Amino acid sequence: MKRPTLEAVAARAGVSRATVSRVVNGQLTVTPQIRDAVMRAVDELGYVPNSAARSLVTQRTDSVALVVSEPPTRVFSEDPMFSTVIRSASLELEAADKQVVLMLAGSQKSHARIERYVAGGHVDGVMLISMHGADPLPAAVARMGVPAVSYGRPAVPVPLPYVDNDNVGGAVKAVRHLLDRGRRRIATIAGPQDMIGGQDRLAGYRDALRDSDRRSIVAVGDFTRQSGAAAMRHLLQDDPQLDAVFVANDLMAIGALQALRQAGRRVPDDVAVVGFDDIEAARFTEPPLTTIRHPVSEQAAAMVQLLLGLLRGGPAVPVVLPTELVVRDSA
Amino acid sequence: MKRPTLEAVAARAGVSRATVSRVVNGQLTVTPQIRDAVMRAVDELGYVPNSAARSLVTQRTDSVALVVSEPPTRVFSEDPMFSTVIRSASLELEAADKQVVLMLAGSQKSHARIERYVAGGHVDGVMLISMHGADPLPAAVARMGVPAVSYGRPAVPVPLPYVDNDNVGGAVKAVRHLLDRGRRRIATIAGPQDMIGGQDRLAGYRDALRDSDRRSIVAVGDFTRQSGAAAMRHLLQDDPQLDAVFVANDLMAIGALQALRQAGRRVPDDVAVVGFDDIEAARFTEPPLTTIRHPVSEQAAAMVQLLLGLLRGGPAVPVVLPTELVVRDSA
DNA sequence: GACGAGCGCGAGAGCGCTCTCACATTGGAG
DNA sequence: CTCCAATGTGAGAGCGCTCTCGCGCTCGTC
Repeated sequence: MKRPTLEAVAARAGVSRATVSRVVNGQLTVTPQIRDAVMRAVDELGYVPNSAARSLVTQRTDSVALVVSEPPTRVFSEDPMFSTVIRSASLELEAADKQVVLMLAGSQKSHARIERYVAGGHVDGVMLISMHGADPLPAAVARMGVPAVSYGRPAVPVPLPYVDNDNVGGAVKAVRHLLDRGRRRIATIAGPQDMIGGQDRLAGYRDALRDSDRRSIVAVGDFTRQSGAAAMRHLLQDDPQLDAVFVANDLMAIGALQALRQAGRRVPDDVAVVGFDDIEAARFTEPPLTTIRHPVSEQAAAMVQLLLGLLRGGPAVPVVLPTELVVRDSA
Repeated sequence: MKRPTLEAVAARAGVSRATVSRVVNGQLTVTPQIRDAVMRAVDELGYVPNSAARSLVTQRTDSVALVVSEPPTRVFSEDPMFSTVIRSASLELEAADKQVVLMLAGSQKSHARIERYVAGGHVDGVMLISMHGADPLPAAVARMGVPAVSYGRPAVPVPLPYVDNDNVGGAVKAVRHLLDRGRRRIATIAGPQDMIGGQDRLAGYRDALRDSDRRSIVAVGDFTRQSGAAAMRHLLQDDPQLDAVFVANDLMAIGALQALRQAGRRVPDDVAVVGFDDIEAARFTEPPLTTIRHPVSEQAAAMVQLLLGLLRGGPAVPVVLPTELVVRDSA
């Protein structure tokens, strides 16, 4: 009932351990004839290399950690984006024959655990998903000297290459669209300012308005639907004249749509709404939501490629992916 | 720049490797004084055990595979349940100091990969999430003789312990509720019959109706909202008199609600609707959805405990968790 | 035909750890 | 005071693999 070892395969094929090792690892300095004999022995015995033994000597583990840092609000992990990122990253890593070790970073305790684990050299690299400014993990990971990348630009400056979408550019696109449609009083519902998406999308809104001579009208939410509805009510109270609102994510935009309906405003006739993210639900709102799409899968895949590059000794250059305006009926 | 080894710690503490090993592994046959000295050396050097070396000799890896089998329809992985299960299982395993290796089973290729990986003894146990009847993976995993458990009862009989919720009982509860409210013509929108949830919930519906003398009216969907709406339209066409419908999941129930509204039926006045799952959106439908709640997190945690039990040589007994009727406005 | 280059293969060391076993050392009993 | 158990520690083997090194063989060259 024991698993066969290199030794057993070698004995069966009538060669040395070293030769079997060469064949198994695909070196081409082996005579085809011997190679075949070894392959046959491998098949017959059902030999599978012992990864522990292998990584003991190679100092590689062929596995990477996918660290998901859970923000206090839990927005992210309840987000469908969460599964998309994980799935896309997994598929991409699978193609590169890397194992994915999933680690959730919630509590203080789990932080210590992750640091120990990574510092212990149990993984070749780290992918960090953290959208929260106060998160100490990006800095910690960067400090450890292990190849690491971040999904999304870290909210505080940290020497960690990242793959992000162009939040600023996307917000600019959204606001420009509203300006092009002749909207005059364009408000925004911003995201939490301790998350990079929140910061950058607000910055984009401000940039776009600065070019025109409109004044900015800002309410802040926390990326949940409820907060979007609340923010919309505030905005309507502050400036009943507003005729457009750029909302920093679709979930809040859906809340805003609700609030507008309750306030008796027609969308887009009275108030135009543009969201951000293009989540699935954006297609089914009433009216369907105009929004900024960013490629979540591609971003995850790009993150993996960035890490794989690092592992091969490549450069640590951030990647920023473009966004796209999706025009539906709400603006 | 090299990581310290046991040897180094031993040298610094002035003891043997064996003693350091004892301390690190928490054996209590070490004199407190020596123990302290070792601990100090460990701290000073920042020693972290090399897991490859350790599992090479212990034949354990302290990690388990979480295999997510992606059904063709992709319903599951887009489901928020997906993240909930993963999160809950991860947290529970973290508490037991086990590593989580995430594996997606989509293509044929990935199946082979997973089998190789698991058979290769790279993990101590396997957790399988597969809701799809035609999936060969549960059988394959069961055959390998590695400790393994399934989230949800495998759709075909397979010698694999599982943790499931009481789908049949939940459906019975739903239908009984409709009966109690005096509904006379109770239809159902069933889920796909190659998924266990689809089968069992339909069985529960039939069971409950058999006790009364109502006839059953069945349409089948595929757990997506669109299919729910389509099925509802069919049902209304087949039997315009129906006054209630039990829908096998909330997503389809939401679709059904839409279809009913478009058909000019009032909910619950004309037609009562009960869903299944209690997803978050069920609270925000118009009207809020009466549904069957099952504890997803608890189920995932129970699955982990079941596996941990197996790893300790415990018994392989399936667990079935109770469901709960959540009454809102739709029925 | 002699010689050196080059290529394929095997021997053996060693990765960092655990664990068995034998060896002190101590304390209590006779 | 001797002896034996009990207890704590160290020496050393070995987990399964990779990789360096050197040896023997073949082939081309002069």
